[in-house]
Amino acid sequence: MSAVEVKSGYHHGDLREALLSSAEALLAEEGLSGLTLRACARRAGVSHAAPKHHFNDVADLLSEVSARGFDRLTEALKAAREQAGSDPVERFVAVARTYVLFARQYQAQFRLMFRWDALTTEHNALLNAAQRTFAEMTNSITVQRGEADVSPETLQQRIHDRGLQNDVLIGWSHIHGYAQLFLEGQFSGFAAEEGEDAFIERTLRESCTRLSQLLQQG
Amino acid sequence: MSAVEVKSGYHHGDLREALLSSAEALLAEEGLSGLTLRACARRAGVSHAAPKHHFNDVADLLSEVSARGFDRLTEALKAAREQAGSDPVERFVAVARTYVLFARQYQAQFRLMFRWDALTTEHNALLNAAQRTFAEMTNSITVQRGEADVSPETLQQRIHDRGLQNDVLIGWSHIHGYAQLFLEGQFSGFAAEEGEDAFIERTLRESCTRLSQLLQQG
DNA sequence: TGTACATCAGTGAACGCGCGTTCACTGATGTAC
DNA sequence: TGTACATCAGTGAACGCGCGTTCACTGATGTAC
Repeated sequence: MSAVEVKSGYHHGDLREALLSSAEALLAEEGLSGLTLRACARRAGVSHAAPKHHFNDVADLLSEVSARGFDRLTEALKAAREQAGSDPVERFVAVARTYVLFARQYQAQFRLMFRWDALTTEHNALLNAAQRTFAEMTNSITVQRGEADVSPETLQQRIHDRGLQNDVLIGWSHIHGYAQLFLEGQFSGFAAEEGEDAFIERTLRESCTRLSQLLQQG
Repeated sequence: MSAVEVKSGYHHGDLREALLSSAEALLAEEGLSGLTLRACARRAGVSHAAPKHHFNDVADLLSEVSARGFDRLTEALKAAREQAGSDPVERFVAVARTYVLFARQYQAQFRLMFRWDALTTEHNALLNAAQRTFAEMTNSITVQRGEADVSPETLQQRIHDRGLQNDVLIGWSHIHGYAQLFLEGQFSGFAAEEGEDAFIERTLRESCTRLSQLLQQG
């Protein structure tokens, strides 16, 4: 069994992978309620009993999809942080923008990622992926002026430092709350005048700049 | 037909009301996926076709339940604001605490209130209720030191003032993001040591105090 | 005060739907000899 | 190099379930006269 698609006709080659892709596509097109095991099987072109060989139940599949969402978000945040340079304000703005745009682009998946009632709570891949996202956020938020990338050990220390905990909490709450409220249309009244993109860019820059100063004060 | 329960045996008296109560109870006990028209009917002790006389579909019922959630939240926020006195910091802390505790107490209903994909987006009662909550938040966040309650006209002006928009956005995002992240267990690592209640009280007081100063700087 | 009638909320049986699950099966693949 | 065999991913028919919807009905209530 190689990474290349095998498609022997009977055996699929990498059905697990194909089911996960189907699940992500379904999530984007139909939302969470459209994501069933049968629908995934249909979309992957396989009989509806086949997924049982790869996933215990729908929560198991959802958890895997959610984990992939966290991984994709982590990658995007990391890229944004690295591209933003060493200025804390720019980093914070870049991270916030990336987070919000991710939430908008992958709406249903983003919602799913924070719906632990729909997921298998002991799912290891999911827990680890979520933790990596959290570490990346912590890294970006607690970065000091002029400081380069931070070692995992330093990051661990920072996560357990109460003063920094509060900074992380403020930073993440702001970004996540903004993303969530935007996603659910609570800002649509404001955003209508100038267009969504401009609204996001302006308000995130303003709010993150002010917050970043607050966080730098320690 | 009076407000008193009539229960004639055949006709219910106020089935609409009973169905809404059942829906709220089901939401609390079973979560969103347990809330079906049939389940509501069962719980209200009525045949499963009866709800059709009161609600078009399940989204209609959910919207009504959501609207009630917003109304309850608005009431709680108002009470907290009034009790907190005129100090902006105390007001902000009180409002944040109330919001977060509401989210925790009525978890499923709170989640539903911000899931517009599950609701009827043109539902008037819902839109109005959400708007009242938003106005109440705006009132609490934009209040100036020593300022008493604000007239609806002043509030309208403030909602359309861009500088204050940004304040509202920062304040609400923080509170909502905190509530959401807390609800989905993202802070559970932090909260474990000292207990949930103490964690909430400490972190909200710290973060809201700092944010409130930021907002007062205008 | 009594009778006839219209209204309409609630009934209960029936329908079709998509779901997850089970299970005997099929057939491609890898391994032992 | 070839043959026998074990493995197990995928098949397809069948099952039961709860859901929303329809529809002819029932019976309580209010109104006209």
